Amino acid sequence: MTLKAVKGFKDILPEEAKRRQRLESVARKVFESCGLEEIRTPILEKTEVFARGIGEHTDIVEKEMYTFEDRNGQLLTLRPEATAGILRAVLEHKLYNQSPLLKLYTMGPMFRHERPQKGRLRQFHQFNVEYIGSSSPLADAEVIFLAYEIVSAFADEDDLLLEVNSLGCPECRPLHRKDLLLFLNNNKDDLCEDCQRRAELNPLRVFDCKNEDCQSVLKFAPVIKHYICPECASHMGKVLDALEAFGIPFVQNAYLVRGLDYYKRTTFELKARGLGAQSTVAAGGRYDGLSTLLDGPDLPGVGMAVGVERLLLLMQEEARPRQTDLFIAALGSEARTEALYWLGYLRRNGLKVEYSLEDKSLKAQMKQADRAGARYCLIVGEREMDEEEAILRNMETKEQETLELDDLPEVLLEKTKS
RNA sequence: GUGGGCGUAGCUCAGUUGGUUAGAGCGUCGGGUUGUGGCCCCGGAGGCCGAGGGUUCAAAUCCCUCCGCUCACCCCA
Repeated sequence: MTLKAVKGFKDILPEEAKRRQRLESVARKVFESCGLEEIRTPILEKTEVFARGIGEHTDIVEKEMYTFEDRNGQLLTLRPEATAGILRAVLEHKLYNQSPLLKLYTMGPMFRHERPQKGRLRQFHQFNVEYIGSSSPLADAEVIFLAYEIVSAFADEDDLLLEVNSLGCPECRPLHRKDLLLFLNNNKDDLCEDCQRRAELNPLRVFDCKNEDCQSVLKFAPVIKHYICPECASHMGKVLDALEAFGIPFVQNAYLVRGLDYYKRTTFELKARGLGAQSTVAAGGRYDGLSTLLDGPDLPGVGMAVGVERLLLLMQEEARPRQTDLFIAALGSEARTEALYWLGYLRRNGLKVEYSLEDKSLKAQMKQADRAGARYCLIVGEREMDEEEAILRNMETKEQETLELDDLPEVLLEKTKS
């Protein structure tokens, strides 16, 4: 086969599409229950939106974005995440003037040029939530609640682990960063190459290192927790209290860090067993400074994203078998033409009705009816047309009855309604 | 970008120490029932054995290169 989908881009075949529809409808229900409204932004943005929003020196911006020049020489990027684009839209349309708090959600594809592996594609899908305009710790807790509700609807709660941390704010974070850099520099020789590199670029990430030697050194590294200002500490405490009140189990992880620059204060990850190396199924945090990075007013915000493909891996549920109310097996051109009229009538009245596009034998049509999961099959051939009648067969009980052609559609509608 | 595993019908997979027309199950189409589905029986269609090169009288099988898929590192949802 010469033509294949692009690496890391996958076709969603009907069976999987059905399972995704299930996820989406549950997610929508959860979002609606919390009063969120949907927003849909373009998948293409000016590169600037992400470069400024996510951070120039993050991995995503440096080496993972699908960036290209369009025919006018404008630099564009396929969105690698949703938050920056949504915030851009909020600022562009000044939505923050309409309401002090915007509770938004979106669903759709994101694009990152990474090496594909389990639970990671180059085109992947997220459910996103953004609370824009509130500094309340309850906003953080509600966002986490949303993530937990959606994921736990499809995964065994015993397999889930919610980790929470505070990254501090522009007041207290620099103090920690300074001490951490000092510490890393002093222990440089005991750290792996990767960590030495991380120390330069994004020092907080060293805590993610899986190297045991590094970890034993890092045990003595300065932890954000001890540097956090009273305001951040109090904020954190209220978030945790709210989570308890919501009845959501969590653990604090002082080393939890985010890969995007815009996060402040609350940060969380919801991990699941059985996902392989990419175990985070949902994550997010607070991003109070992001709006000003995009030239907007100083709007506080919290958000989260659920990885749909990862959620799909957790969802063991099978797609439901097909169900059809009625299959019309018509033989001969006269009957087949008449059948089209019935089809139109019944379908408009909400029945799921199928029919053979090809003029096949009755046996073949019955087989097709069976495959379609038909509860009833209407059989009408030349013989029936002559007698002005039709046969209605119950596919489960095999009982058959003869119906008059007069008012047939109305009668069928009545008989097949369960 | 780096490393490991795997590439044979639409799908899941057999294929002996290299040996003649490459097989099975499921699916699909048709027949057994001149107009009645599922179960059963019979039959058909469907393969550049991932691609290219090499060794050999002979390669799905051995060697090399490339490509693809996959898992992991990195990083992240």
